[in-house]
Amino acid sequence: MSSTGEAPRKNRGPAAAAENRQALIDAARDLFAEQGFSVPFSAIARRAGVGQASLYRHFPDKVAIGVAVFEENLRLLEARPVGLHDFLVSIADQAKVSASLLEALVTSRSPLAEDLAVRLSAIITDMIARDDLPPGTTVDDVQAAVSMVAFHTAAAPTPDAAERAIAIVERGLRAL
Amino acid sequence: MSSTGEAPRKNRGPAAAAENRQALIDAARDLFAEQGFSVPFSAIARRAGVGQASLYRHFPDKVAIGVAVFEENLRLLEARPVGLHDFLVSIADQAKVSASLLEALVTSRSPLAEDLAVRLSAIITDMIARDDLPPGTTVDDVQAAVSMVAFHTAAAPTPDAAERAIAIVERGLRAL
Amino acid sequence: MSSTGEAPRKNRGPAAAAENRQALIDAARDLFAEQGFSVPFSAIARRAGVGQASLYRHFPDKVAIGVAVFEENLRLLEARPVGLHDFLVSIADQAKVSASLLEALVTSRSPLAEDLAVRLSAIITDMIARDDLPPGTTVDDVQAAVSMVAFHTAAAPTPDAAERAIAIVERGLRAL
Amino acid sequence: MSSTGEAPRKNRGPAAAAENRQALIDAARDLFAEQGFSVPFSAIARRAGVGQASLYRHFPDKVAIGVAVFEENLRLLEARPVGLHDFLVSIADQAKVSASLLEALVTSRSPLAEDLAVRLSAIITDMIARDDLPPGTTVDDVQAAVSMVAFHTAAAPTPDAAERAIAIVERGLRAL
DNA sequence: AATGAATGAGCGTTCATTCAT
DNA sequence: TATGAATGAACGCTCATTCAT
Repeated sequence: MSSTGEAPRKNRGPAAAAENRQALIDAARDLFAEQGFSVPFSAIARRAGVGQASLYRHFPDKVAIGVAVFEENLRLLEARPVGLHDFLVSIADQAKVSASLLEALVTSRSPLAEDLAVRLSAIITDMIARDDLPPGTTVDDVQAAVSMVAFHTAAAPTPDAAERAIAIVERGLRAL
Repeated sequence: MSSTGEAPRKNRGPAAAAENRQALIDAARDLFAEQGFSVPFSAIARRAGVGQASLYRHFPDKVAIGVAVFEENLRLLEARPVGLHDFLVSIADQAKVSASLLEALVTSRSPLAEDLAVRLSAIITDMIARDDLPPGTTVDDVQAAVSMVAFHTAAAPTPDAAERAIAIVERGLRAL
Repeated sequence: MSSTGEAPRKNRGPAAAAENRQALIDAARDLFAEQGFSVPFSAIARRAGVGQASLYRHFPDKVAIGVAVFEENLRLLEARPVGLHDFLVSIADQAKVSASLLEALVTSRSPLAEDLAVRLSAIITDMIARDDLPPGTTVDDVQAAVSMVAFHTAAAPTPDAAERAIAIVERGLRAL
Repeated sequence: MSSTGEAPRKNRGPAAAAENRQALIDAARDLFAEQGFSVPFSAIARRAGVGQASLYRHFPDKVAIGVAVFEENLRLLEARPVGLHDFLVSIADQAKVSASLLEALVTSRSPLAEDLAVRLSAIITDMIARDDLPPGTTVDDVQAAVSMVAFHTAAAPTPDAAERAIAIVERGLRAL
């Protein structure tokens, strides 16, 4: 009974929990990038190579895992702050993921999501100061710009969509 | 709740065709407004009080009925041209419908959709001229602004989202 | 009211009945040849360019129109009798139609179908005599051979299926 | 009609997988026998007392389950080889199933189906040798005979259809 | 705690059949 | 009598969610 076994995947005990969680988050990010937020929730478990119930144990629904991906992205931003332009470009580069995460954040009512919103505000507040945005520029203004670039670029078919969108909103923010 | 009844819906004959078509378009507009473009196609038939197959006779898919709704909106604009600001406000007022129509327009490759795109371009070209937008402003610029306002407002939870988005993109377009 | 009109198709009165009937039979034969007996019944009306209800007026169901096609084929055979081999070859050439008609004939319980069966028997009886088939060969034997060739050829993917099938059953019938 | 109940069907867990698979194959065989290969795919799940999605998990389409039924039949033949006559009789006894399996085999392009075709060829090659069929008799000849008997018997209404068909093709094969 | 099979509801689509005109 | 639109009942397929192991 304790031979090499041919079991499809062993129950490796609690130790595997963290690994699984990370695999799920990575799979979700990939799938959001490829297919947008409308991927089947169960596809995430498949892609991660993890059982369905484990997915549900870690994340009760798609929004929850979206929030978790968001958290990772935020951590990167906190570690290495960027200016407005670079921020918008990175949003557009990952337009489908960005749009997915915004959907998740807006949809979620969890305290974790609240926390993320606060941390994002802090990042943006900092960015406004460091990047010489006109006085009066609010966090909400920048968030709106981000959302507009993300959703438009995710939906637009042409390759120059991102560039054009960024140009417009950046001018709109700076030309106060 | 007395006698309106839920009779199995009588076949009113071909005379009902035009009525049904209009009922379907109206139902689609309502549902797009309530739930976005992702409403089940069959929900449109249900809401219109029309059989599934009649929906399919009139419109082969969701994109087709999206295009039909678009056409009605476009006709209004052609009849009564408006300036950029009013245009964006009306887009935002019907944000979910607007986003739905943009999705339909972008998704479709039908000649009918092409025709609508051309008509929309004409409207915007005219608007650029009449509304003193900076020389060099392109139709694509305005379309991007429209798309950004529509998608952002459709997704955003707060009531002032539209106003803020319009302010940003309008400034962005005028500040050339 | 009696202008040139643009009505999709005028009600041309009883005179059109015969024409419609023939158009339906021709359409059915074509569709059986292309797609087998499983074509949607309504496709026949479409192909014939005739209203659905007219199809139903002339033929209550698919079996009935199959029988009608059969009748035409039988008339040709009565006008110009052929030998066993040529008969089997023509069955195989039109394998899908042949299989369709056999299905219709077997399924139908109408007196017309009975009549056709009788006429077919007469043709085969005549053929047995003229074609020197072994004494003792029954009409049922020949009918079975026809059915086998038709169904097998209709189902078989390879081009030599018909030839092989004909060789086997013809030998089987003649080698008594 | 007292207590057998129609409980909403409990989830008996993964242990039921093998049972379910077998129940599906059995149900498919029954339904093919009763109604031919054209039974609705979903009817198989209903008959087996299994959810739709479980059917799809085990067999992606009707052809796949046809192949599985075929496999069982083939295994019996491999275990206990029979002569041509007995083979044709058993085909005819299960005419509708046989015709269904032939349709599945012909329709499928899967490697599994190829494998079955090869095994069937081996069985027939062996049979040709053991049963003194004339030299020159090919596997394709015998397969054609099988197909003809199966399809004809499945379609024919009369009880003596099988016997007659077998007599003809057997004579056709032996009288070389 | 992890697995992955089972469930059933729902959506998209097609078809046979009816019915007002 | 011919027309063709309307109807609703299936069928194929997928997905979110649960549960025995």
